[in-house]
Amino acid sequence: MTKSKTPPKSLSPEKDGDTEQKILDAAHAVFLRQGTAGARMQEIADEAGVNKALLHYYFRSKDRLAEAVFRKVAVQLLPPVAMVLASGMTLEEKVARVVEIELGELSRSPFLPGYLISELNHNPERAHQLVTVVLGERPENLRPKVFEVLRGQIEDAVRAGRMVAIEPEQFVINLISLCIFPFAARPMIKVIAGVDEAGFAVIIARRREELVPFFLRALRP
Amino acid sequence: MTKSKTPPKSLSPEKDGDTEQKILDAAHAVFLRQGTAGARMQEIADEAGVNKALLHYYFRSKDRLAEAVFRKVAVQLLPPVAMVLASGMTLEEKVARVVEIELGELSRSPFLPGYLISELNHNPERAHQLVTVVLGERPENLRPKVFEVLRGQIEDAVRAGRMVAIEPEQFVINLISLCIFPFAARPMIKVIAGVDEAGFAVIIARRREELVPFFLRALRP
DNA sequence: GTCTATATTAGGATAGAC
DNA sequence: GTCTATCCTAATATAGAC
Repeated sequence: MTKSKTPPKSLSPEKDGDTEQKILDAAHAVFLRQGTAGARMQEIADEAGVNKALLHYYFRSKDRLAEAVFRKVAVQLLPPVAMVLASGMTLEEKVARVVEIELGELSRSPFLPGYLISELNHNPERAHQLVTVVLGERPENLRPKVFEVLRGQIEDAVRAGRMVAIEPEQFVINLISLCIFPFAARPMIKVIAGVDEAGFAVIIARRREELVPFFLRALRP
Repeated sequence: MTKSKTPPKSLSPEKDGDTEQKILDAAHAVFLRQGTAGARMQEIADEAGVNKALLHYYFRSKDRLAEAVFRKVAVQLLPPVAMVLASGMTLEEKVARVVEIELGELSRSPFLPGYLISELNHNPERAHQLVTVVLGERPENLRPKVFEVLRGQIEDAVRAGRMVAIEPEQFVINLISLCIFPFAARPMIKVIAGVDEAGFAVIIARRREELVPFFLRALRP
């Protein structure tokens, strides 16, 4: 399905493992650092260790390459969270899992949130791409699922007097805001808190311990 | 101070009010929509209703123009919050004021958070610009102030048994994350929650009521 | 100060040899 | 499949008239 759109593989002298993959990885690195508009095909070629013309051979245009990278990134970030939220775990477990997944993933990919945010802000059409990646080809069927599951769990907890009432949308927005924003705003936070890269890591480590209790306290009645 | 860097004002036929300002406003609009790398000088000229050459006359290069816009944006967004946090208000009042300022400001400038985030992620040098804007020319002197004021207030509240212990940095990060992220991620949220622009406005209106109580609950012991 | 016209480079894309 | 060489448009920037 992703292979079928690339040029026909001939039986010619293939140099090494997979060039297409090397290009995609290089594009991933460069697009995330520079942003899509700021990235240069030449730089991607250099990073991949191949000729510029090859990028076009495999991906036809910068735009298609950007689309491929975006899809890859979206798949990496969102579905894990969506699956947790729609699962049968308790709300407390879900919060803990989401925090764990996000802070872990993003510690390894510092540019990811900033990239995703700029890309979505400047290319409205990417949004539709997103939804199919996260929710499959028929979003209408699956989207309500996540929120309805949450709504049910919240209502039960409220009735049991264990939780204050909250819209499932706000629940999710609050949770992912607290997880993702610090990474998106990392350069700003470093400068405002007056810390370097190591200091930022300390702040995140601290967050790993305290974010879940913080969030759960906010849900108590 | 901002005027002194622009070309010398001659006494020639000045058409209308202030061309420099018109250009800056146009650049503001275009850079925020398109991102700095994606923006085109021609588009800015069109939006300002002047010739492309004039942009260079007033701002010498695209890069300098971008810098001017960035500074303007940073000034608009951060100092109000910094002042509230460093003020003599109670913690509860501060939380309420910050939420009010941010949600109000950002409802009017939807592209602002995304712009700021991409800009900072792709241009590390912008970070230093930020700090001088927010904290003045001698950041070492003022930066601790904000956090020390907060630390004192938090410690008092903790001793009084009114609040759980929390680092002032985490306090601030949590607060601005909850305020800003939903706007930065607006296209994503719209698509995931399955709402249009009006639906998004409803979500924000809801937040305006519930975010402060949510945050304060999280601080209770 | 503002315009028209033009220089100049950068960067995406293709042709064609191997 | 991969390279070299080249094309061509778009985009920043400047010169010079008014």
